[in-house]
Amino acid sequence: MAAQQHQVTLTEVARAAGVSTATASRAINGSSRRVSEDIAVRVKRIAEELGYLPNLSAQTVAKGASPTVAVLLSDIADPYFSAIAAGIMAGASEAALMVTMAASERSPARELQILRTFRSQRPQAIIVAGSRDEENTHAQEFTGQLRTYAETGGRVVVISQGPSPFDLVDIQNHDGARKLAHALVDRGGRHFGVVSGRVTLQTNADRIDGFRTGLAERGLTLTDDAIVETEFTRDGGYVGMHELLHRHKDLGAPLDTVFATSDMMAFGAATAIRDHGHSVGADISLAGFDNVGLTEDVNPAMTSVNVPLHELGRSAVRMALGSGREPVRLPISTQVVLRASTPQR
Amino acid sequence: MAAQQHQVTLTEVARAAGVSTATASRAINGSSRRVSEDIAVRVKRIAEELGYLPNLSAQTVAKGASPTVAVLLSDIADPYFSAIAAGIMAGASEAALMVTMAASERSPARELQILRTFRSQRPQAIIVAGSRDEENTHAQEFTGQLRTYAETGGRVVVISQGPSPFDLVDIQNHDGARKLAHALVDRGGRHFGVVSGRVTLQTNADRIDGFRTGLAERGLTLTDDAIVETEFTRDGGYVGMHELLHRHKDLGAPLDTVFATSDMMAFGAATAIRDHGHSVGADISLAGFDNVGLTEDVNPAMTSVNVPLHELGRSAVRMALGSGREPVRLPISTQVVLRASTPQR
DNA sequence: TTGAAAGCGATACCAC
DNA sequence: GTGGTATCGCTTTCAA
Repeated sequence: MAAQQHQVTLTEVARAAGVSTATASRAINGSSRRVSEDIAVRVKRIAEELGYLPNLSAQTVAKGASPTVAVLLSDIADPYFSAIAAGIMAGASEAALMVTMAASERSPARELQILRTFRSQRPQAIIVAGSRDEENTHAQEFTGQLRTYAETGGRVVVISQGPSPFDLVDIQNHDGARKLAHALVDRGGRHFGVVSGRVTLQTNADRIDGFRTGLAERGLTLTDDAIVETEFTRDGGYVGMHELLHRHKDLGAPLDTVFATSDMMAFGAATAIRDHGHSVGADISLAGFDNVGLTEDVNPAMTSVNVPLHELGRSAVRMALGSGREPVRLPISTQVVLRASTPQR
Repeated sequence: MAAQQHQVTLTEVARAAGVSTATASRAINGSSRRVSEDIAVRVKRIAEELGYLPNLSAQTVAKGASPTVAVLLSDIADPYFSAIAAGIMAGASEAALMVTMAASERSPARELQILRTFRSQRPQAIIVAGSRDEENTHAQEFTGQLRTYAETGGRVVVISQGPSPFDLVDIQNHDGARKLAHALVDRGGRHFGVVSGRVTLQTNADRIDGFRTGLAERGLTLTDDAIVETEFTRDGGYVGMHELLHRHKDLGAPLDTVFATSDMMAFGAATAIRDHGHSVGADISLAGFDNVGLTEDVNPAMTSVNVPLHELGRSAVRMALGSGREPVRLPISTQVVLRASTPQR
């Protein structure tokens, strides 16, 4: 069994090439100063032969900055976040940045803890995806930490988090939900219900509000008891839909169209509808939001509001590279995508 | 506008506390040497007040190892990988490790490039998820790089990659597919088709082979022209299913049950079946593999073979922490989950 | 226990 | 252009 070998260092390369470490550094990793062609070639060849790889941490210490973006999200297993993450990774790859990632699993305490670790890494930027609950007591501390990070030269990009002192990727939730309401009324919907995640998450509040506004513009009212508030997950959608159907059975009130504030919730809701013996589409129209993968593959295909998640992830990285003093806001427009889950009725 | 501030360093904390940096280091980040209680408390308090955060890169340079695991996967937007990634992140969190992640997007060149970057980071371990194409010319180079990394003290964990000189999380693909074949025959399937990703990916080869074995054990033969080989993605499943239906139309041969070698492929295949005017379940039974999220929410619910992806991700991290000399193999058993997409016929 | 000082692996300033 | 060397922030011998 091979004994533990050791990583080749720049000093060794320099010695082998008969130049100073300064020159070797310039030849291999480049700098403003130039190196004569022949030396550059020789040093690079020797580095190659020796299997030299720069020690990123050493470079980071010397330069004072790490070629890294740190990404905080709620749950990578959720298609919404994994699509964003894919975009971020693509953008980072284009910009020759590394990505470090952590999931809060929606725990505020964990969120703070992750932020500390991120800050220890001195990344170029921290990208925060996933609306956090602004009600929680950690929120203030969290923002404070981010602010300190920004003041010490870091860049912060927040995805879909309402007004913020940082760069913001601003998904047009309100507008998308409003347009969805219009489309659903046009398809003959009259009696609406909503299954939503906690409204303390800005995303949910905006989507509900936009939907309500859209209905109002068509002369319809969305009452509070037509809205069920549960977990912002697939299971939440399932449970919430049960609750909604239950309410309407008690009330004897009709219900022809349901808006779930995310596709994941809509998927759960669809199963709940079937478990109640009803048919999605034929009996109850159902729409989601985000247009994640598989909206076309469920049966019936799910009406949704498209959010260009992948592209938005790439954009977040580009913003992270910015250097302006003032926070930038990048609006991301959304588009209704009508499918079979909301037939004309 | 606040001027750019600067990060507090250990030296500053030490000076403020009136102790040496050595002592401050021991007090804050711990070491074998102990520090008297009162000094420890004082230093920690001052560090807190000053907002000190250790510089991880500096620690890494000094210690020679970074508290990080690096994860290479094909595509984080794929539920298979995002579930594994979620498990890895959970495991890393438990072990107080950071996670850096990159996606190869199934490009061998990119894969090598990522591996170089990873090695530059000097992580504790590199976890490779996603079966790579062993046919490609980069494969050898890739393994060589990993071997070098391992020889210089790094730990390598490979997920589902056949026999390997590294730690291996060994998903029982062959056995799962075999059991699936049995179950499908028991449900009345007689005329089988397979939609698969490239068989140069070990995973596909194993799943097909297991399926064929299972059928053979029930006295049925799976001929080569009943197998369509396409991209190992949702779209591949869609296209492949079209092809399969097309072939059978030409042949006038019956086809009652289809096995897609991943759930993503199965989802695409289901839509293709519907696009052909057939019904999944009633006309053609369809089964996938992996049991990713949403198998229960598509309609009809999709029969699959469960792979404990999240748990397996956590296990991968635990293996990454190991220190044994010999590579470890961790078998991951799989279970058939029958659902409505494969009714009794 | 504590501190002085020598690394860790690189970069960058300052001479030459 | 090239080399010498201080420096980055931290850990860890080695003495005291």
